[in-house]
Amino acid sequence: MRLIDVYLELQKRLTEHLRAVLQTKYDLQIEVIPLEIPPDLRFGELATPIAFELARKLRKAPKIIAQEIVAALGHLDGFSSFEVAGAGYINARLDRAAGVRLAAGSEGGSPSAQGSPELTRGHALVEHSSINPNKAAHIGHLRNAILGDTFVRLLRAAGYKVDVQNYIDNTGVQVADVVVGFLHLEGRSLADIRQLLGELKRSGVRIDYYCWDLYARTSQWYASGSPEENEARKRFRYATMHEIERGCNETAEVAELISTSVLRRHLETMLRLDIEYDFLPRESEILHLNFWALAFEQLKQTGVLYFENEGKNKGCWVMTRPAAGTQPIQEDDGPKGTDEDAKVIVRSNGTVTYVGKDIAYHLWKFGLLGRDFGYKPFFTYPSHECWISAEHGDEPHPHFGGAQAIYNVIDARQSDPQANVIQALRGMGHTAQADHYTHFSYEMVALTPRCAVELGYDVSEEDLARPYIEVSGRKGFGVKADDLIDKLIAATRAEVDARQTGRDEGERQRIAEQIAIGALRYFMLKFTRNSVIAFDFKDALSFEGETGPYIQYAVVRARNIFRKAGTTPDAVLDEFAGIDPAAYLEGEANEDIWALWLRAGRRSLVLEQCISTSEPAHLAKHGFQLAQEFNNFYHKHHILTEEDPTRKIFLLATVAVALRELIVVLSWLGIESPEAM
RNA sequence: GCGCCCGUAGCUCAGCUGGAUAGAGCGUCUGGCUACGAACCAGAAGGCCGGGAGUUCGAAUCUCUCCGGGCGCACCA
Repeated sequence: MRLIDVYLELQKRLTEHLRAVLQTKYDLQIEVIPLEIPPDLRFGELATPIAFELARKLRKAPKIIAQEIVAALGHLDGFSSFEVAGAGYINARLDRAAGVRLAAGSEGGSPSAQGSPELTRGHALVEHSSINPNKAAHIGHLRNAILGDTFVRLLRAAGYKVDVQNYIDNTGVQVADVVVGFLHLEGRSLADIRQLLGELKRSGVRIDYYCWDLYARTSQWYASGSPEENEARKRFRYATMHEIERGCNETAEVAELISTSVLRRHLETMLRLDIEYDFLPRESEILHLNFWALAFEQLKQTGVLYFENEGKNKGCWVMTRPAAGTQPIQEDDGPKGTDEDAKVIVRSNGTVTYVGKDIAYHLWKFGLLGRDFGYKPFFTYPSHECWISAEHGDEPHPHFGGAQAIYNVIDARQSDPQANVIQALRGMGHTAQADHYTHFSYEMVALTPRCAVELGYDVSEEDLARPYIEVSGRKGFGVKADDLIDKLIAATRAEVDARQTGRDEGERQRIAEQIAIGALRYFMLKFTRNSVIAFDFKDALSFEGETGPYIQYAVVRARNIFRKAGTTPDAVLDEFAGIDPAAYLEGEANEDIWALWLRAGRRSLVLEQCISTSEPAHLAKHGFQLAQEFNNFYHKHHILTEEDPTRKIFLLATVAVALRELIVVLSWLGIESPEAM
């Protein structure tokens, strides 16, 4: 199955043709020929400013060069004409009928249908979500998971084999804190906690919600006593963390019980958004399987780590930070000044830091560590199993890791440690891997002060003056993911109930959920990654304008046309293959229809752009623009009452292609296309 | 102090490797449901793209500088 994208295909043809012309006419070999989509159709469908670039080299006016090139271009399949415009642009006009046939015949297909061998580009690993399993997921985690999941869909659509990982820090200070809360603040034993979990389940209380409050309470408790008391509490905190890290004791068992229960809740929450994982690697196994010991040897051997004898880091194993220089540390280069800025990887007490463990984990991701996790099944999705790491796993099991390219969906605040890990890989000589290590960074989701007040939080004068306030799990400040989803579904349900009076309860609920999820996913994807989202219910609960439901509504309209017409998109496209559409594509009155076909033919181009820039927002924008042009077309041309039977087929084919494209784009965004709404 | 990100219409944001009159949504005002569903469409108003300098045929986009806002710079994770 071959995917033909009108723009990609015609761009390729034009580029090659231009290159050949430049070669024969001027004896020039130009590698990259800039091509752009003109701002307006009256400039044609493709354009190049190449004549401007050549002006200096050829010592001629751009306009003259453009005229010479146009004269030499002659005829090219798929194009109707080339012309000079402005001070030296070369504008290309497409053969519209040919372009439309190309677009109509391109394969739609679901993302999974495109994984044919010739499209397989390699093995990618995407890590996203990675929520500390000690509290409920909040809107910040939603942005992470939705970005990550969408990018997974894009990679798969482009032909990559993708493993989805959700890294679980089940031994860190955050889990320790909630364990302290259970054991110390609430004074519960392991048996008590087991009983509590049962009670919560029976009474329908979400355990992650329970932990949300307890975690905030515990965090406060550390700072609410006398200085001596606080000191003792902190000691208790670190003792708890060490017991959890060591394992094989009751505290560790409590941590395991709590973190696993909360983790299951996170998977359930994400499943509501159609987000699934393949593997859950846990910190506890990275520790107990001694990943670090292997990494440490490699780091020492390659000279990335060196032992510091002087200064503030005396007694530590450290590495040079990326900013300080890209050369690996050389031995025997005489007395050198102590690098006070070096990053400590192994502390003077012999324990390893977060970055050190992360280096080991990333060596594993690329298959460079020489050791693997054990694997156990953990969570069953309708279509596949999600595995979790284990010290002693089950056999047989799938193999994870050993990827060629990795994407870490982690917020922008962690760019320094991420850069450290990349630097270490590069220093160890794994340059190809370092080049294919992408920190897929994104800015946080914060609350507008108004939203914070609305939720009943105490907001300081200082915070009220800010444009936005950072959410904080530690303070229990934020909007929980499930609360937001519940609220969205309630809002869409009210709309659906008002409109779909003929449908039963179950159907209406299903539609409401599809719309709610569409609204939420689109909301998180419409912003580019490095824009902070100042969250407000007013915007998130909007179903009009540039939103997911707007695009879904276009789909419903298109489907209704086929329903009323008593035909199907496939049947129409078959008929369409037998007619000549040229007459319906020319002239002012049909300009918008041609624009819609052009937009529909841009999907793969946009996909490639999204992948090369790691930016799903481009596809979100494309989906909206496509829906907008479709709505425009829908309003202006009445299809079912069209009297010219050939033109009616043409119009129906236009709807068929728009519908196909809308559905595919939405599916790549992880958004379903409802039958009605 | 060092590093990264941001500053575009009243508000929230797009703007592809520099390119043709700077776009969208929301909000405001006006108009359109007896035509395929109005969760829609059409129109209007609204901008020295934070300021300044530079690079060039050409800058919202690249460089420098200043101003304003955010986030990082642990032997925490």
